[in-house]
Amino acid sequence: MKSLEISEVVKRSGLPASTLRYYESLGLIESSGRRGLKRLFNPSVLERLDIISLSRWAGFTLDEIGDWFGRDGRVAIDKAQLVQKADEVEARATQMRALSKIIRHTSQCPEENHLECDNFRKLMKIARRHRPTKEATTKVR
Amino acid sequence: MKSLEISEVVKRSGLPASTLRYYESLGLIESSGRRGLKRLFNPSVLERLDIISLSRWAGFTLDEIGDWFGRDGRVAIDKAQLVQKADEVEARATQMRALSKIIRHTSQCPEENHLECDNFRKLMKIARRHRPTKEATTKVR
DNA sequence: GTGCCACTTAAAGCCAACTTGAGGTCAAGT
DNA sequence: ACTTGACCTCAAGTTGGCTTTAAGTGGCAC
Repeated sequence: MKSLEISEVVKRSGLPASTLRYYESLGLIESSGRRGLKRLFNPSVLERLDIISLSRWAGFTLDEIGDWFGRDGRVAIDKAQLVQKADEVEARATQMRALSKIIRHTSQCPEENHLECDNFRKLMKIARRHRPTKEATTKVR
Repeated sequence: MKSLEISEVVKRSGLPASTLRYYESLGLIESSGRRGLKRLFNPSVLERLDIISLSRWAGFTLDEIGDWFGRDGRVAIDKAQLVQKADEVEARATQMRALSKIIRHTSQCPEENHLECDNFRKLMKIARRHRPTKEATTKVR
């Protein structure tokens, strides 16, 4: 299995080298060795970076994501915990769709003040029902 | 229209007073006056806070949200911009659902290493297709 | 062997979105 | 008149997720 230099991983993953080093420092990825000082990466790192990016995008913290990866390079996370996460993400997706509807409606509503539009209020109510009660959510960028 | 003290707004909105003051400092909400030093709020602030919380949750920045509210207390945002936002949010919802599926699958896949599971790879591919190309996303909490 | 240049490190800096803390104010109850 | 306690302001601190910077290193082409 060919090793990749960091520049190659940068090119293929789209992530800057600083981020890769940062992720490594957190234990989210690992380099397979060094040539001189230079890190070498196993190509499988690319798949892992995909999972990380996607999960970050969905609102998981690096901390949470880190928990998923065992020492041996396998995805190791408790089944029940995974199912719960899946539910969480799905609920979030549902709410996003509600918001999208609210926004789309807002763009077309003739009512001059949207707060006075019944349809708008109704959508808000639906969205509110799906709102996290406490502080379930995380950060994304 | 009865004015609300900040404690009342805290109770009804679920947001801490510090956040309300912070939002006011950013111009996202406004107090209708003072009794002594104490801020008084128009009850309509609650609806606005709902919109703000929901939008924050969906990934909009306070900056973006701030743009939606005109000086006169009405929601004033460009139609085309709104439609675009709705599309963005919807795309995000779609992707979230894909991720949810990936996670759920991961929880059930017999494959010991998920990276080697075809189904998993397939889902990843779908999710990747919906990934933002550049840096479209924001922060949430 | 000498220079180049892609890499390295550690530490500091940055941004959004708040929160915390210190010290001050005021209306209301006793 | 005085205490209480809910509110106030302003500045500084916090967190997550990086990026930037300064100074160093080492493989490779010449």
